[in-house]
Amino acid sequence: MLDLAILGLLLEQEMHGYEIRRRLRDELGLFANISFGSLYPALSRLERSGAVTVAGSGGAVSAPIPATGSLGGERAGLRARRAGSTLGTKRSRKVYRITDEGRTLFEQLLEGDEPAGTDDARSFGLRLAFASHLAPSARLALLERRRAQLTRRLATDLARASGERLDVYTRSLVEHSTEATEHDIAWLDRLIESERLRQAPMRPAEASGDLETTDSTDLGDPRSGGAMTSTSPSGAS
Amino acid sequence: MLDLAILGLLLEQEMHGYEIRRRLRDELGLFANISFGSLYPALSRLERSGAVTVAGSGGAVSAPIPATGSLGGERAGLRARRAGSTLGTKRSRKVYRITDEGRTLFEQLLEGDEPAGTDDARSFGLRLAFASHLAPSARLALLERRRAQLTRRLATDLARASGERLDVYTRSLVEHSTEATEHDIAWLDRLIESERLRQAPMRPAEASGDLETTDSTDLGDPRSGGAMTSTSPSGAS
DNA sequence: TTTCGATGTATCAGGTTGATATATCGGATG
DNA sequence: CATCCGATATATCAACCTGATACATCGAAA
Repeated sequence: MLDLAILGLLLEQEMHGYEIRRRLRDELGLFANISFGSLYPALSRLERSGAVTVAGSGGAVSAPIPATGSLGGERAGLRARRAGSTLGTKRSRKVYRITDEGRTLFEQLLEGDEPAGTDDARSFGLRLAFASHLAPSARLALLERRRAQLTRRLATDLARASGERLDVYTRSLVEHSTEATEHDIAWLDRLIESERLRQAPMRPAEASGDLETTDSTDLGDPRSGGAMTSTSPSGAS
Repeated sequence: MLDLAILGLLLEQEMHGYEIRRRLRDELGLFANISFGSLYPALSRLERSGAVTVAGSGGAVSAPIPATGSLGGERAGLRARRAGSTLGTKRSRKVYRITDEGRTLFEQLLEGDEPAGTDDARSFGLRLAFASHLAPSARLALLERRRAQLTRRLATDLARASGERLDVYTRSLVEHSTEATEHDIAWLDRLIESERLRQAPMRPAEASGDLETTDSTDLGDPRSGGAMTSTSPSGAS
């Protein structure tokens, strides 16, 4: 899940870990604050699997590989690296670059079925953020998959809401959650419609009444927006 | 986090693990589908710490303690347990009951600062679901803490939204997220207002038009809110 | 009768999180 | 000029959660 986000960012330009985190926070907004304990292991994983390569460090020559291992329980291994030499400009920062293999992986992850273990909303939001890398049909499929998902959720939420004997606060929570889901669905409907228009080859204006032809770079509704929100557990939030 | 949910349910009546899961799903709605790999360890934890006790098993006598250990890396240890003997009536189900200690813990968890590591929305939703166990003032504090949180989020989200150069899809995502946050804040405002009314000693009916006492199960102001700002990553979910 | 799905407890590998350790750089303050 | 502090930067850890899977029993359909 995180891998997709990392690869997506590296697609644009090479970066070091810290910056990836910053971009994820400031641009994507997803992963409010991805933790380093998650980010660095992910980068190691990707490097090991050949999806990314380290393209030079800011100055230090980065040891060939610190030999991560050490399973057994030793504690050692963290002094060195002081090797004061080419401390060029910045600091020891490892700049990552995506490989062709990585590009392939990115596409698989982007299109592939949710690999499970995913958060649902988070996973969808991430994919949507990179939707411009998808073929139009895949993009539409993504939106519709999500819509179906939310519709299912709405059904169970409504069922729960009618179940009597609910605490006042619990009821408010459930109702708010339901509303949020409805709001999300409406948003998706707008996105889907705008996708459809974009894909329609702009037929010969046959249909008279049908207006709005489109154009729509931004679909109409000035208020569009909407959050993916959650609905899910929270509601709140 | 999960501990709070479990204790909250056991407060009402004793239950076995499977049922706790069911109630969490069907009633609370939070934790859409809490995993067993999360639930059972949590129950063990709570039992070990004395917050709950096992109040009889459906039939089997439950082994004294399987000795979880084995740190080191060995792989073994998973055959046994076949020991066919006292397979009583029903099935081996462990019914949990909350203790006085557990009740104390519940209150601490419910009121305590978010212990970190929490999901934010999920954590708030859970607390709200058990809000009737809080003193009115603590309830209000919970709502206001959450509101402040969302307001902060809205601020950063708006900042991101104005940052130019955003992909069409990313922008839609951010906008939707912003709206969802605003919606959440408006909801909280309604809850807060209704809480305040409930707490107001119902002054001498001074205000003429004001009626009803209460009830208010569902409050009024359609557009209250105020919100502006923020947005964070989605709602999450 | 056998098969299948619901009930039930339990464990595991893998991934995430917040906290923390280490290290360097640039600026503010005294 | 020294020193403190915050931002930049990489890395690890314990604790926890998730989905998958294993094991086991029961009731009902086929």
